[in-house]
Order: sequence, then structure tokens, then C-alpha cells
Amino acid sequence: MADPQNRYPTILKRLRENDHKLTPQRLAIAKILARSQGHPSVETIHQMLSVEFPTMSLATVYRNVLLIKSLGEVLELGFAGDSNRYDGNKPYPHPHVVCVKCKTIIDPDLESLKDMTAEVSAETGYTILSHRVDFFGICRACQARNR
Amino acid sequence: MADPQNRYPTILKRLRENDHKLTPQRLAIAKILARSQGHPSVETIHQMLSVEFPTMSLATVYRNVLLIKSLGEVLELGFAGDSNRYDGNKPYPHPHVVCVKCKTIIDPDLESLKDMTAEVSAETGYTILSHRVDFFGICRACQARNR
DNA sequence: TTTTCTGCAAATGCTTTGCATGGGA
DNA sequence: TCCCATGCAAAGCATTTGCAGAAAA
Repeated sequence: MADPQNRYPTILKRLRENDHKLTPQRLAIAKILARSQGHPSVETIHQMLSVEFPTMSLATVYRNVLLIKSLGEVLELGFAGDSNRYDGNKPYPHPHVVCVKCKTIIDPDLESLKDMTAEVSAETGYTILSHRVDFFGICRACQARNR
Repeated sequence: MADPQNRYPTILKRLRENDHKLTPQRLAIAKILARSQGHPSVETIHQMLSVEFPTMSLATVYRNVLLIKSLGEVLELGFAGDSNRYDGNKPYPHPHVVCVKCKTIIDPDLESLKDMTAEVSAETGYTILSHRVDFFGICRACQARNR
């Protein structure tokens, strides 16, 4: 499983292995995905790079995020009525806890997830390939703020 | 919590309470949502009604699904890169198992979900309000089909 | 009759694609 | 040099909205 410490070199290696050219734009996008903790959207990535690459088009961001996703090196998170968010730091399925007030997203370690996957498989007969497990609630800070 | 047996009368009552007119199209859409086991998309609902209402527009389906959702009587499921699916039979959050081949969605009964919610709350300090728990895999039929 | 609802078409908003030019290797 | 990648604009999709006529209450 991907090591969060070495994500950028790993993605670089995968790009090279698959004979993709290492353009400045591509490298910059890969770096943001590799290091991001905040599950950025394509729009956000584009804005983050607007100083370094004033003429870079949104299409380039879309194409490269998609490319890196196709290499299995980024996790795509779709939210109803919102643009997709991406996680290249932990590119494998994992649970999220989202604060509905401040939108902070954190990644909990859930011991019970393996058991649940087994339970699903046993009950339904499906071969389980991946999951999307999100909890929505109110974080400690927002709870305190509302007192 | 909504009783799966009485969903249609319940939705009807909610529409009346809020002074919405009971047009034939609206009633037909409500009935499909109330009884559906298959998490239909707007497109699917439109097709299901195309015999009874040959001139009904997609916009009417969208508007009415949204209306019933605003009354809290249908659960909306967004999937990345796919159209939304709707569940008016169990309009509260619950886990799903999705076949990535044929898109069939079923509702497993997961004993471990309560425990997991408790674990999330304990580990993160968040007050958990709702969840979105989906598993993706291959259903029995599609497994057989691929042999 | 009054007001909402419907059907149609146009408009959104996000994402993808075609094409000509530019730039890695 | 040879292609792939980029920027731009146009095209795609799912969904929403404006509008005028139709239908519920």
C-alpha cells in the first residue's frame, strides 16, 4: 500500500514507467496531489498553480489528474452537487469523517472496516472490490463554537 | 423512521400538507419512488412512465424528485461519473452494495454499522449525524456471466 | 378564476474532446 | 526529429431554469 511519505517520487516513477513526458505542468500537478492533505478539487489545483503557470488551462489539470488516477495513484471522491475532490496522498479507498459545518475532512482509522467488508460479502454474495465510507457530523471545534 | 410498507400514502400526505397539487405525473413519480427497490435514476423513472405518459418531459421528473426530496421523503445517491439514483422506499441513510458491472444496487443489513459509528465518534470526537456507506463489487449474476 | 404545474427549449456547471501549435526526449 | 502535451474553444452530459400554455383546486 502506498507510503504517504514517498508519494511524489512514486508518482514520478509511475509516469516514467508508462512513458509519459514529464512536463512542468504535469510535475506541478503531481506534486500537489502527492502532498495534499485537503482533498483539493481540480479548480483548487488550478488556482494553486495560477501564479507559477498563469496560462495553464483547466483542461490540462483535468487531463493530468485523470492520467494519474488511471495509474492508480490518486483517489477520486465525488460529492453530490459538488465537484470531485482528489487524494493523491492516500490513493486507496479509506473512510472519511466530514464536518458539515466547517467542511474539515479527516481520515479515521477504523478497526471494524475489515469486518464490515467481510459481512457485506457474506450477506450479499458480491465480490467486494472497493468502498466509499463517509461519516458526516460536527467536529470538536464546531461543537465548542456552538455552546 | 419511515415504514417501507406505507411509503406512498406517507408521501401523498406530505404533498397535501404542503399544498402541492396532485397531478397525475406527480402521483406516478411518487408511486415509483415509494415502491422502488432498485434505486432508479431520473432517466429510469422517465422511461418507466413513458407508456402511461408519452409526452412527459425529463424536467418534470427532475422537478418532482427534487420536490419530494425537499420534503425529506427520498434519499439521493450521487455517484462519481454517473447520474444520481433515488430511494423513496428507505429515505434515510443506509449502506449500499453496488455492482460495478450491471449497476445493480442492493441494501445489506449490516450489524457492524452501529459499532463502526461508535468507533468513529470515539476516535474523532465528532458528533455523527449521518453517513454514506457504499461497497463496490461484482454481483453473483455478473460473476457467473464472466466464467 | 387563480395559481401551480407541465413541456419544451435554452441555459448551467462540471468535465471531456478536437485541433493546431509548442515542447519534451 | 518525432510524438506527446498543452491551450483554447467547442462539445458532452446531467441537471436546472425561463416561459407560455394547460390543468388542478
